[in-house]
Amino acid sequence: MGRHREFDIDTALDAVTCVFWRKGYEGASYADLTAAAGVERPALYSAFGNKEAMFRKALAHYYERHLEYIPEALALPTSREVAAHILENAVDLNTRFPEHTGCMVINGVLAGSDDAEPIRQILVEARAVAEAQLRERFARAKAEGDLPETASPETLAAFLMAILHGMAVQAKAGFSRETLKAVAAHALSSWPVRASSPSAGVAAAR
Amino acid sequence: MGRHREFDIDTALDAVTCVFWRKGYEGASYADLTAAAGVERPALYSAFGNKEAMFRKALAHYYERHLEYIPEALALPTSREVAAHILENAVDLNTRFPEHTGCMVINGVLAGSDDAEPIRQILVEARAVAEAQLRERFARAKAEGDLPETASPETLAAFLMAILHGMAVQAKAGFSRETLKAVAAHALSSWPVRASSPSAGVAAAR
DNA sequence: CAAATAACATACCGATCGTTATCGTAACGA
DNA sequence: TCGTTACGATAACGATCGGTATGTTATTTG
Repeated sequence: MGRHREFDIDTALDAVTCVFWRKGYEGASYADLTAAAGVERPALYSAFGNKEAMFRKALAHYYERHLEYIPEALALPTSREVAAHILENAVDLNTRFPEHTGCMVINGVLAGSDDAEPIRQILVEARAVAEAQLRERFARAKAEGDLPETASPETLAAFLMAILHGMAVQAKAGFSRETLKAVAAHALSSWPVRASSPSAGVAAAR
Repeated sequence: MGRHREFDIDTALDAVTCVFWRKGYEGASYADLTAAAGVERPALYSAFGNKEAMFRKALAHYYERHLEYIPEALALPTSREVAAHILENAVDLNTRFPEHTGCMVINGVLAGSDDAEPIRQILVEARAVAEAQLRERFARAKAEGDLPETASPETLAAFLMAILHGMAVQAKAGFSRETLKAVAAHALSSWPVRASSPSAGVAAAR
């Protein structure tokens, strides 16, 4: 009985998911959400409950729509294929949509509202400065013969920064010092060495 | 002439830096900031300008107080020592202060206000679920002989997740697909293989 | 001492936040 | 067709946001 809902609830969920993906949880205001969904505020409340419940549903929507490659990967025969499949698809997912780059789980607390954009730019730039310093340092290392000719200073700098970002996120998630040490040691174990160097570094995990 | 400032401006800067470190930019309200600094609102405005200027000064304070290991590292003789020094100190910095874990630059846009804490917990848990899935999958791989006896499923899962987090942050910072691919390939190049396996993986960068 | 100046504390500003009451109306069952 | 029900839009709620005007107090200068 009663009147029928005039909008498609899945379409609206998809729209608000994109907003959360791009702006994070607190950064997404109801003004943004209603504009994206094309639906007024009380309609969102009746359809999803409050903002927190709406975010939970958007997150579930994200998992089944965009993270289906994780169960796929886990079913592959070797652990290396698991890792390769996940890495490949993560690269794609992180860069596929220009409107909402990165991962929604990370962005959920990494992104912010529009008026915090200048601050975000400051931090993005600070990050870039550190990476540029590493890149230059590794280019020098290559010129000095410390790194082999095949090594890429850009890739090494980006890789090291990725590990640092990952550890920072993990620390914020409550990881222990020992776990971070193991991650750092593993990252270091793949460091390229020049041919004349004594050992290849797998023993580098202290 | 006129009255003297009754609080130490550096002490206050240190206090607000800790708040920004823990709660990020938008998550830190003036109520938090004044409480931490022990100083009323107009005093912070006269000392630092508006919130954005205060954050900039806090960020500079953070760099010279806690990131001094970066120039230290860049001066070391080999690139591997550079990476090792940075990784070691980053682990320490990320876990040294229980009140504000992680890196301020990342947290600046990763943390949020107190009422968003439940949402943060949801995302932290979602992250942990994914990592647990990987850990179990890699434990199975070890049991199957796909991974060598020396491999640690915990470390491999944490390492892979760190790379994924790092790539997500980098994507949000505007990195190209190609750069992310190179990071992923480099991460994969250090993947452990069982002794009977054909190649050790440095050639894995496609 | 008196005038000037700057920092203090309080209280308030307009804007926006997430949330909801209100009300007219469209769509159902009987 | 009539009563019920739930949707849609408007507008308002209290709370909190970043930022500031104001009056008071303390200190320096003439």
